[in-house]
This record gives sequence, C-alpha cells and structure tokens, in this order.
Amino acid sequence: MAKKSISTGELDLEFFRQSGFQKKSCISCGHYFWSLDSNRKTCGDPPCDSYSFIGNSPVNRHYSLKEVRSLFLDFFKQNHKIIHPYPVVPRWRDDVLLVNASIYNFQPHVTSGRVSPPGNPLAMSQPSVRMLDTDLVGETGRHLTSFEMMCHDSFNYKDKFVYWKEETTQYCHRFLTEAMGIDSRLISYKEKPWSGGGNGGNAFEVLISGLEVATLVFMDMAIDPEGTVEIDGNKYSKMDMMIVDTGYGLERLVWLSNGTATVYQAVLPYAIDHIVVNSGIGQWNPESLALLSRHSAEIEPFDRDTVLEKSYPEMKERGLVDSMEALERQFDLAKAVYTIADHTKTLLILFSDYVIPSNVKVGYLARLLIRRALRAKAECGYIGSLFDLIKLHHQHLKDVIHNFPEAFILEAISEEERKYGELEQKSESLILRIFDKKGALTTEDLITLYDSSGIVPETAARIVKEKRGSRISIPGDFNSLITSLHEKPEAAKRNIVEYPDLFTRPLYYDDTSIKEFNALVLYSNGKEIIPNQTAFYPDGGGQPTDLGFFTYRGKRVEMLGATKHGRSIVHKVESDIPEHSRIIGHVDYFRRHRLMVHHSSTHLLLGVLREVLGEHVWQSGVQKGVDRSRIDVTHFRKPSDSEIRQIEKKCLEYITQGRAIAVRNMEWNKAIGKYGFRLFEGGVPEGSTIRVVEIDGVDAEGCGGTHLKNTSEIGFLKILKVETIQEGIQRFTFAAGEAALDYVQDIYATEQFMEGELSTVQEKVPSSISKLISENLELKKEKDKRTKDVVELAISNGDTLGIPGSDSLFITGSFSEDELKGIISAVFSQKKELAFILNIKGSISDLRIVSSKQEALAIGEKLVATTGATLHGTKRHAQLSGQFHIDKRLIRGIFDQS
RNA sequence: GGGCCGGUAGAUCAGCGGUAGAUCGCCUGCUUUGCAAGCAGGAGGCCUCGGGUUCAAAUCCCGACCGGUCCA
Repeated sequence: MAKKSISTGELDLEFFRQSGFQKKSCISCGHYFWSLDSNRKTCGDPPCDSYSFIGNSPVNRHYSLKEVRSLFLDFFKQNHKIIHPYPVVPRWRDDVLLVNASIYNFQPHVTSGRVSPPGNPLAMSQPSVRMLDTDLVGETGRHLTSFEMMCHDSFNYKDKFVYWKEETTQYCHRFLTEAMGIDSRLISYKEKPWSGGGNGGNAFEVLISGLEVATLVFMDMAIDPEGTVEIDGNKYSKMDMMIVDTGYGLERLVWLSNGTATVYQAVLPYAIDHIVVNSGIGQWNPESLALLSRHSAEIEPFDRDTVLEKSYPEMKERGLVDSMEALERQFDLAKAVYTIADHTKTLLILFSDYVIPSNVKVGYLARLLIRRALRAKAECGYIGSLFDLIKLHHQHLKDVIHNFPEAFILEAISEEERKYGELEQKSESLILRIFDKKGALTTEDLITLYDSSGIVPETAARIVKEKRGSRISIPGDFNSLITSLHEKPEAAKRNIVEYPDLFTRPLYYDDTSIKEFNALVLYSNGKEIIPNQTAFYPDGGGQPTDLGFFTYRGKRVEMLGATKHGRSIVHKVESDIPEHSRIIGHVDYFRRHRLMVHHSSTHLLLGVLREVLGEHVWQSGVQKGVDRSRIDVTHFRKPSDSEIRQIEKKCLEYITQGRAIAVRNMEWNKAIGKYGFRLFEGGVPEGSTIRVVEIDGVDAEGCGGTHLKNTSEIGFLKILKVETIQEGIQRFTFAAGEAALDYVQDIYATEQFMEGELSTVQEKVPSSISKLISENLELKKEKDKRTKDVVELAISNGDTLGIPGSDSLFITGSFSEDELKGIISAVFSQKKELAFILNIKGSISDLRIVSSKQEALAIGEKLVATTGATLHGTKRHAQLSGQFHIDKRLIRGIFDQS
C-alpha cells in the first residue's frame, strides 16, 4: 500500500545532480529518495528493505566505537570547532529529563537566536539517553538505551551565513565514502520531513544496506498555528534562523562496519564476554542471532512472538534449534545478557552526572534501569556485580565519560540493591496473601499489583506457581491496560494576564543599597502599575518580592508586591496611581536586607553542602524568607547530627574569613567554559548573558537576586531543621544574620519558660520531661483499667428485668462519660437483647435504652409519656434526659401494659 | 507534576462502626542428656497526626504528614 508523498522540490540539490544521483519514489512506501544505484527501487529503510550488512559489511574494515568517533571528529575538525560532550542531564533547560539528541545542547537558548553557539559550524559526539523503548532492548538486536549522537551543525543568521543543504549533504557523503570507505552506490538519501521541540524542516534519512545511519535536518520552521506547512499534524511557518542539525548514530556506524548479528556484539563485546563468562551460560550461535535480528527489523511494530514464529522453521531446518521452547529459552537468555550490558552502560552515563536513583523524575529512570538489570541478572545467572560492569564500561568510554565517582556509584548501587531486595521480599508475601484469600489472581489484581507495588505479572505468576503450584493467566493486552489506566484529560489552561510590552529599568542591580528612587508611571490599570524604573526586587529565583510604598502627590500608597512580566516589572498597589504620574518609591529595607542576607547565605550553604556531603549535591529547590529560608538538595539520606554540625562550622569559617561575593555578567559560552554547568544550579537564565554570582572559592551560580558584598555581612548561620522531603532530596531550613539571632533568642525564651514550669535547671529539662511523659502514660493506663473494672462490675451487677420473651438488663449508677461508653459497648458486644442504663448525676437523669431488636425508640416514647423527659437517638440506641424519676418497676409496667 | 496503594505491638500483617488481635521475636517457668524444639505464663499499642459524622471511630468522610509504586 504505497502512500504518495509530496515532494517540495526543496531537496533537489545541485550536489545530487553533479554527482549523478537519481530521484526516485519508493515502490513500497512512496517516499522520495536519492540514489546512485539505477537498479534501486526501494528507499532502503526497513521494512521496505531488510538488513543486508549482517555478515556482509559494506565498510572496508571493522571499527571500534573509539575509532569511528575519532574518524568523525578528525574529518570535521578542519572546518568545524570541536565541542566537548555536554552532561546528559540537561541543567540548562527544565522541559526534558535527559539529553536525547545533540541538538538538545543548544535548545532553546541558541536555536531561538538569543545566545550564540559555542562554535559555528561545530561538531561533537554527544552521549544521549533514550528510555522510550527500554523494553525492546535485547529483543530487536538494534535498540539501546544510550548512544552517542555525532553531529556537525551550523547556525545561519540573517546577517551571517555558514552553510546549508548543499554543503551539509556533501560533508555527509564525503565522510561516509572518503573517511569510512563505503561504496557510494549503497547510500540512499530518503526525503522525510522532521519535527521536534517546536521546530521543523526538511530532512534526509541516510540509509546504508537497510540501516539508518544518520539524519540530516534542515531546520528553518517554527511551530505556528497560522503556518502553511504541515508536519506530523502540526502547522509550521518559516523562521529567521536556518539551522543544520545532523545526527549520526555512532553505534550504528560501528555495527555497520562489523556486520555482526546485533548492535550489541559490535558495540559492547567486552561487556557481553564478561557476562557470559561469569554466568555459566554458553555462547550462542551467531547464525541464529543474525536470523532473529533480520526478522526483527522487518516486523514493525516489533513483536517477540511473531519474530520467533517467523524464524523457527528456518532455524530448525538448519539444525540451529530443535524445539520452539529451546528457541524461546535462548532468546530470553540473550535478551537478559544484552539488557545487562546495555543498562549498565547507561547507568555509567547517568552516575557520571550524579543522578541519584529515586522514585521521581530522572532518578526514577535510573532506578528503572537498575531494577531491570537486576532482574536480567537473576534470569541469566550472572554472578558479578553491576558495579563491576559499570567500571568496565568506564574503561572503554574514558574518552567521552570523564567522571567516575566510584564511592558515589557504589553507594547508589548498594542502596538500590537493598531496596530492590526489600521489594522482592514484600512482593512474595503480598502476592500469596491475595492469592490465598481468593484462590486466584484476577486481571484487576495483577494491574493493582503492578501499578501500586511495582510487581510485574510475570513475577506474580512465577511465585504462585512455585509456592502454590497454580497457574495464573496473564492477559495479552496487559501493557495497553496499564497505558489506558494512565490516560488523562489535558490540564486546563491557566489564565494569563496580558500587560503592555514596556521596559522597567531594574535599579536594584546597579546598587543593592538603594532605598528610595524616583519613577514615572508608564502604565496603570487601577490596581497595578508599571514604572519606568524600580528599586523594588520582584519575585523571582526563590527570592520573594520587596515591599514598601510609593509617595504620589504627598500621599503614601502601599506597594503590595512586584512581579516580572517580560521586560516590565508590575507593581501591585493599594490604591490607584494614574499613568504619567511622578512617584517616589520607598523600599522596606529592613525586609530587603534580611532577604539579601538569606540569599547570599543560601549560596554559601550550597557550596558548603557540596564540600561536606559530596559533588552529587545539586540544588533542587529554594525559597528565601525574612525569618528563615530553605534549600532542597539532592542527597541520599538525611545527614547525621555530626554532619550538620560540621556544615554549620564550615559556614561560620567562611563567614569569619570574609569571602568576597562578586557579581558579573558574562557571555554564555565563556561563563560555561569557566564555571561549567553548575551555573544552572538555581535555574535557567532567560537573557543572552548570564549574571554570575561568585562567592570566592565556595560557589558560583547564575543568579538574578540581590546579594551582599562579603560573607562577613552574614554574621551567623544556623540550620534549624533537616528533613527528607522526597526520596533523595533533603531540605535544609536555616536562618542567617539577624533572623538567626531572633531564633536563638526565641529558643532562649522557651528554655526559660520550661525551666520555670518544671522548676529545674536547663540540663535537667530533658530528663524531667521524659519523667512527666512516662508518669502521664502510667496514669492513663491506670484510668483505663479502672474504667474497665467499673464496666464489668456494672454489667455483672445489672438486674434482670424479667420481661417475658426478652433477655433484658437494668443497670443504674453514677458513671463517667468513658464508663458509660464502655457499658454501652459491652452491651452491644455481649449481644444483650435489651438494656436500660440509668446514669444519675445529681438531679439530672440520663437513661440509655439499648436494643438490638431495634425497639429503643418505641420503648423510649412510652417512657416519655410517663416521665416527661426529652427523647432522642436511634432505633438501636435511644437517650432520655431531664429531671425525672424512673425505676425498674416503672419500666416493667410499660411491658405489662402491652 | 499526576494517578494508585499503604501507615495498627520490636518485625510481618489481620481487624474495617460496638471493651485492640495473630504469627515471629522478647522475658519467666517447665519438659529434654544436649541441640533443634515443645508446653505454660507474661511484658510490649497516643491503631501516623488534625478536623468532621456518630450515643460510640483503628474502622466512615475531609485535610495534612510519611512511605511505597506506576506514569510523565
């Protein structure tokens, strides 16, 4: 079913014409492609073509990862600036968890034109992590969770042209043919528009022997609802910049050159050998693997059972396997080995960037990989540790992954192994409990087990089979059931208030000590004004807004809060100040100064935390206040008391030393070059420059806040509270400067109060409190026991009323609330049919009628007639209260009447 | 960020409107040549916290906190 594709003609390159390429339409999928081979009828992309390079590499020799990487960078370094790899956790943006492709390094600051690229043109090899198809790793022969994307990118501006389609395609073709020695007739360029991250454009997929080795993207469009070009359902229109974004799959090229059965043998042979040797399983036949790999490429979407069924007859004929079960077993073993090899490599990349496994965000992805690897480890019987493999990977990837924090990795892994072990243990008892209760596990149970407890259905089935000998059926559409469970309606759009695009000059940066300033009102809507300049710091970067007031025509108008909207700073005011008014602003400097002290203290504390706890400490949230502030950082567990003391001591040390706090604006690439990606600790700057706040020798961050000039101005910093707010995230609440003094003074006052109340001295307060608590507990127990005794006595002393056909009881006395409650409960639990409990407190009588036959109200009504008391309650329990007299005889009389 | 599950004795959990339970562990005694164990007795609970409904809440409702887990 060939689908006709529309060609814009925008990819009819001069280069193709001169080199003798022919433009064709694929007879299978209909897409246009360019080829030198006049006999070629299909585009070269599976499933239109199948792999023809396995066991038959079109490359003149076998290359390793390192060799192809060097080949690429050496080829491009003559005309391109070579850039070092970026961290795989993109600290410079907050819309994605991991770097997924090399272009992520430059989004959105460079691709939007705001910041210039670190080189133009540039080339690099960027480690990337993709977790989308994690469950296909090891099955298809081609899926990996991490890979290196090599690129040569150019950024063309209106006033600066670097290179575009012609040169890009030429570079690509020359690299593949000249540097890698690939026969040019094997290469096809398939036209396929590309879109992603709000941008789009024409693109080529570069295919060799059925394998896609690169994509050349010509990004010159941005998403635009009014646009005229449609890609993947979204509309796009041309933008000012033209960006060449290429992506060469390093692993794909290595695989192509080796022609091995799967990508894993080509890229991870050292890890596979290590696992096979240490797991007591034999190597399997490369011929079988090659067959499976080829069939995997042809079946889209991939399906394990279809691949196995398709491969089995041929494999049996060639004597590779003798039964379907054997094939399945072989397949699963191979999958386990490849999974461990792949996942540990990705873990190395994540750990080198200090990702702490946890239950949220990127930490969750790390946990997922560890758990999958541990499961695979059990499956194939690998006896080594994940750490050994991670270390092994590092030895092979030193060129790209420089950082190897051994202690951190060991700690992260052992912690995760412990938690996984715990989960496994709990899983078993949970599964068996549910099974024993119902005698089965329903689909619903399996879903709940997975969704709430992380137990995969296979595990549940295995345990029930092992321990109870029963079979559990797993529905075939289990995964889609889970997916549909998580489908949810889109979040409602927030109302965004529009303000005119005006510019407010921030005065607080020029001089943080400005307390008064003149300004002109540019805009007013009655409740909010935008002045031409301001010394009020607006809410941002975790520093709350300044407060204060304006004077307008001699009147005082309170300023209730400032916020930033684009280039303008909107001030909320208590009463209207009309446009064009001249006003004077007065900053509440008491508040501001305390905020500044806390802001600078936050930076100091972060630097110290990193020093004391380790380099894996990253800021993950922050909120400054007037009386106290808090900072959340990534760290495994709550620090010990001695660590906290050490942190406070170190802070005091830096405060006493009087470290300079410098603020300067720097160009992005220079700033990153000097300070690294730690700069983005507090968030992502919006401007074309980065405002760097540096505490000499302690910390440097991009920051828009107001700061002190020297750490000595902090005076004193005290940590008030440390808590784990989320797995792997610790919150430090602290006070600094005057606020810290306030805190100490408050504590002193509390201490004084306690000494007074307890009539003791400070050292004895704790033991005195402990004594009080245990005494109180003792008393409570005694009271409970007494109540119980009273209840028992009352019941056993109760008179039988002797009403015919009814087991009834009459109890009277003067009981406390608790005692009465106990008696009523006892009547119910001892299943008495009918009971009357008369509680006399002075002149007030309270009669409870408890009836398990639901007759309490009816009886009550009769008693109302004779006593004149008030009645309320239910059929099971009625209450008569008031000043009345009642006794056994009177009650029995009611029954005699009827 | 969102969904789901959970929080009860030192541990694992049951109970799910009517006077807080089981198993393991702990303590004491007995039985046994000794060990493993068996028998009898005992100690151990702000039923996570705060509101609400009810005569009565561990139990039902609302909210917080904490833990687990799945999905982004």
